[in-house]
Amino acid sequence: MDLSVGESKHLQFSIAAVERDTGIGKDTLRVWERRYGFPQPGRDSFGERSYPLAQVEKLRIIKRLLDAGHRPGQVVALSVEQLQSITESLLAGPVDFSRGKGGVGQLLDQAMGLLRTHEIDGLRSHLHQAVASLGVNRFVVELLAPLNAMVGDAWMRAEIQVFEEHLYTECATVVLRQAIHQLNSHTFHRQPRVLLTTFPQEEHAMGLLMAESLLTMQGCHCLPMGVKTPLSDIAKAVLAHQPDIVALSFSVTQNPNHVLDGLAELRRLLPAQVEIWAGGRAPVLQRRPPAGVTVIADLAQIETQVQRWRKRGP
Amino acid sequence: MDLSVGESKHLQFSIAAVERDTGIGKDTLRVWERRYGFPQPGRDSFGERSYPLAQVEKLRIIKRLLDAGHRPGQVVALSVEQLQSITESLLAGPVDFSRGKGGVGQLLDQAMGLLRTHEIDGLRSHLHQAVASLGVNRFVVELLAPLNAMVGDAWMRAEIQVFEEHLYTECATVVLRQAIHQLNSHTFHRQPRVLLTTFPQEEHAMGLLMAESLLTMQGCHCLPMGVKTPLSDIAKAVLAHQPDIVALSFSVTQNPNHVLDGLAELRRLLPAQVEIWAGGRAPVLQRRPPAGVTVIADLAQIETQVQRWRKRGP
DNA sequence: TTTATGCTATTGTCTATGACATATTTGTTT
DNA sequence: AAACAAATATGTCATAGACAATAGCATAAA
Repeated sequence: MDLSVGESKHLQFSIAAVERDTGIGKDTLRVWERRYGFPQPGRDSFGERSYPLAQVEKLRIIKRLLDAGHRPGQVVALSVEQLQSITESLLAGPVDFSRGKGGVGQLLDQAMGLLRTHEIDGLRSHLHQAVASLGVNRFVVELLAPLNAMVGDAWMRAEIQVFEEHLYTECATVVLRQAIHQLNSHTFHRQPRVLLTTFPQEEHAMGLLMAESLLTMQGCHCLPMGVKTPLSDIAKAVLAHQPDIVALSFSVTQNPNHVLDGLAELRRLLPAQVEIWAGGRAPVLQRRPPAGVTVIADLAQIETQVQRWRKRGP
Repeated sequence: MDLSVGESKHLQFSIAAVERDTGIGKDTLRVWERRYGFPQPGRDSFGERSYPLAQVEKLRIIKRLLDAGHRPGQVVALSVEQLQSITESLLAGPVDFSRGKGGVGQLLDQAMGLLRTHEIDGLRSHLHQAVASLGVNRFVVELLAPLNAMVGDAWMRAEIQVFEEHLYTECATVVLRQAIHQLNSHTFHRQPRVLLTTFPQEEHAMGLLMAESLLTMQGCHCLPMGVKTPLSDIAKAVLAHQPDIVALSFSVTQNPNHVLDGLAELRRLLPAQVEIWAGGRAPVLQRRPPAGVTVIADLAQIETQVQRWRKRGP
C-alpha cells in the first residue's frame, strides 16, 4: 500500500507511481520486463520494484511512440538514442502545427515562449488578446487546440516541467471559461441540450471546455459535469436532464480498450434517441469507431455535427 | 483483453468494468472475495469473473459506506438490507448548519433545493445574484463554504447523486471564477505573491478557488496551479516564480500522516522566508499543527493572515 | 479527563508465473 | 491485387502467498 510514498528522495518510483506517471498498467509493466527485458527496475528493501527516474522517462518516450501507432515489440527494447531518432522522424512528419496560416503559428510560438520563460501573466494577457482578435471559434480551433497538443507533447518528452503544465492549464482554463461566459447565446431553430463529461479515468478537462465553448457558439444548451463521472451516473444524469446529446472527451493517454468498452456499455445504458459524441485525441476513436457513437475527429466538426442534428427529425 | 465482451446481454460485468464503475481496484475485488465471501461473481466460458448487476450495485453501496468511514470488514459481508439500514442511520445524524444567520441560511436552503430539483440554470443564476448582493467575501465565507459542506454531507448520506454533485461543483466553479475575474485588483502597500495548489492525493479544487478569491480580494497576486502537484514540482515552481507564500488546501478525506509528512517535507524543500499556509477541513491541521506552517483554520482568517504578512518585515 | 505508546487485527497492494482471447502481421492461395 | 489462413504479438486475467501501512484498542503517563 504505497499511496504518496513510492517516490523517495533518490528519485526512485514504485510500480504504482510509474503507472500513474506513464499511464502504463502494472500488469503491462511486469510483462514487458519479462518479455522485452525493459524496464529493469531495481528492488527496494522489501523486494518490490523500484524504477529509477531515467527508466520512467524512457517509458514516457515509449508511451508517446505507442500512442503514435508503434507497437511495443518494435520499440520497448530499443535504446534511448534509437527511440529519440524515431521520435525525430515523427516530428519531421505530418505533425506540423499549420504555421504561418494567418499568423496563428506566430501566436502559438509566442505562447510557448511565454510558458517556457514562466511569464504566466504575460501568457494570460496574450491569450486574452488572442480571443479578442481571433474570436472564440478560431481561438479554440487554431490556437488553443494546437497549443494543448504542443504542451502535452513537450510534457511527454519531459521538455517542460510538471508545474509549468499545471500553470498553463490553469491559465488557459481561466481565459476559456471567461470567453464562454461572454458568449451571448443566440436563439436557434432547435437548441440541442448537450451533457458534457468524461469517463472515470480521464483527468483532462480542457478538451471538454473547448467543446463547451464551440457548442455554446453553435447555440447549444450545455450541461457541463466536469471530469470523471462513472457510467451509471452519466445514465442517471441523462434520465434527470433529458439531454439530446452526451458529449465525451478522451485524451491520448486513454487505454483503447477502456474507451471502447465504456462507449459500448454507455450506448447500451442510454435511450437510442440520445446521441453519444466522442471526441479527443485518443487514436482508437478513428481507428475503430464504435457503433452507435458519433466520433468527432476534430473540433471543427462540431459545427457540422450540430447542423446535422438540427436537420435530423425530432 | 476483454473488449466489448465481459458484459454480456444479461447485464454481467467483467472485473475491469466493475473497477471502472465502482472505483474499487481489481486486486481489492479479488481479495474481498477471498476474505469476506463477497462479491461472489460467476464465471464466464473463459473462466473469468462475471459480476451480475445486483452485486455491482451492492458494491456501490459498500463504497459509499467506506467513504463515510466504515471499514470493509464491518460491511462487505452484510446483506443489502443491513447495508441500507446503516445508510439510514447515517441519515438520522446531526444536520444543523447554522441557519438564520443574517438570512444567508435561507439562501443556502434555496440553493440546496434548486440542486435537488435539478434546476442547474436556476442554481447558477441564484449564485450569481448571491455574489452581487453579498459581495465576494460574504458569498464565499457564509454561503459557498457551508454549501460545500452540505453538498458533501448529502453525498455521504446518499441523499444526492454523484452526478448532482458534479453539476454543483461545475456550477459553483463557474460562478466563483467569474467573480474572481471581475475583482478589480487594488494596489496595496505590499502585494504578496501566493502560489496555490494541493498535494497529489487531493482532488478537490473548490477550496483552492475559494482561497484564491479571498486572497485576490486582499490584494494578493495569485499563481493558481490547480490540484495534484507533486512536492518536488511545487519546489521547482517556487524557485521559478519566487512567491512569498505557498497556500495548500486539504479536504477531510486526506490521510493525516500524508498531510503532516508532506508539509514537513515541503518545509524542508522551501527557503525559510517562503511561508506555507495550510487550510481546509482536514482535522489533523488543528489537532497537531505542524512546525513552520501557518494553519488557516477558517476562510475568514485569510484576511488577518494577509495583514500579518504585510506588517512582517520583508 | 486527556494525551502518548505499544500491541493486534485489518486491509490494500505487491510478487510470481501461467494461460489465453483478441489484434496484428505474415504467408499462401485465389 | 484481393481474400483467406496461419502465426505472432500483446494485454489482461487467474492463483495464492506475503507484508507494509493503517486503524482500533488497551494500557500507561501527564
